[in-house]
Amino acid sequence: MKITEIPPRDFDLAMTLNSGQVFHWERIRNGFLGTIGDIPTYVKQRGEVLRARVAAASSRYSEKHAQVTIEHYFALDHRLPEICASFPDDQIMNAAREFCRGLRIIRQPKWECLATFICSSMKQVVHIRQISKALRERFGIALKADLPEDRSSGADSCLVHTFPSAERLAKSSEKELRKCALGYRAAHLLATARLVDSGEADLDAWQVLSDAELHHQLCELPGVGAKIANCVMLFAYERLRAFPIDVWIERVLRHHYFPRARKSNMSRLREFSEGYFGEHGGYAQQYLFHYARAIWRKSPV
DNA sequence: TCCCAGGTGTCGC
DNA sequence: GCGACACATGGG
Repeated sequence: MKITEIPPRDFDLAMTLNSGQVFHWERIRNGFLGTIGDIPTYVKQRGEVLRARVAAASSRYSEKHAQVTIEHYFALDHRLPEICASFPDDQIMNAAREFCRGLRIIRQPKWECLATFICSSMKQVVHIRQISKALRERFGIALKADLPEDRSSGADSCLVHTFPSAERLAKSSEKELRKCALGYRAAHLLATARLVDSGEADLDAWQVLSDAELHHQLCELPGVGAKIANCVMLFAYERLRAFPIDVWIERVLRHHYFPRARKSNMSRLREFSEGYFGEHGGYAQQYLFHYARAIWRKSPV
């Protein structure tokens, strides 16, 4: 196990992990336990310091590797002040920018992100977390993770589960997958897992495609439409312009940007969003999403 | 009991 | 090309 300490600027770990872009991190002892790829990781932020315990894959896995892993996954190299400054200057965007200070779009493994978002359609965030957990526990690999020392229990460890590979899920069945509460999404996940496992869909090779080509390829996969394709582009391919429109973002757009349009169809909303929110539209979208979800119940944003 | 959720696929016009 | 509808599941 390697312990690394990083003093990140402009980063809020809890804000980032609770914003609905990733679903498997669990809060334990004021920190978060999860995996980065297949590496068990415990990470905690105190003040200006990010402290991570990264399970070493081998003895050659150095503290430097651990640090690079953390910095890459949490995208600590993104120039957040410049990104936020590129957002449009309007009332709701300014409020979201203020509310979501330190929120970063992280770099998720492609298959894990794709599979999780196939499970996300017509599901609340809490349910997506349940599905992600069930898939990991049923099909993933259990690994030991070290927890920080605790006054009552001292140093100890617990198990975390990797996200199952496409190969593993391709070998399962729709019936088995449905046991993870996937419902009708089980067939989509299985079909896409088989395409990825066979190599017919080569997620890594798609890295070099243009935004439009990548979007097209993703939409060819079963269970993937425009919205989920944009989520995968944003959260796994680092296409920071991709702008997923879900029910929350649609609500924000209609309420704040098209307040008097009785009917503004989706293609019009897409066209507007792709232009108005600029080169980091995906970041702007995530800030609006998290802000709207957090405060909508209190009073309509 | 009813409504809703980080939507997609299909069908009819 | 657009609108309507079905599709599973669980929390509030």
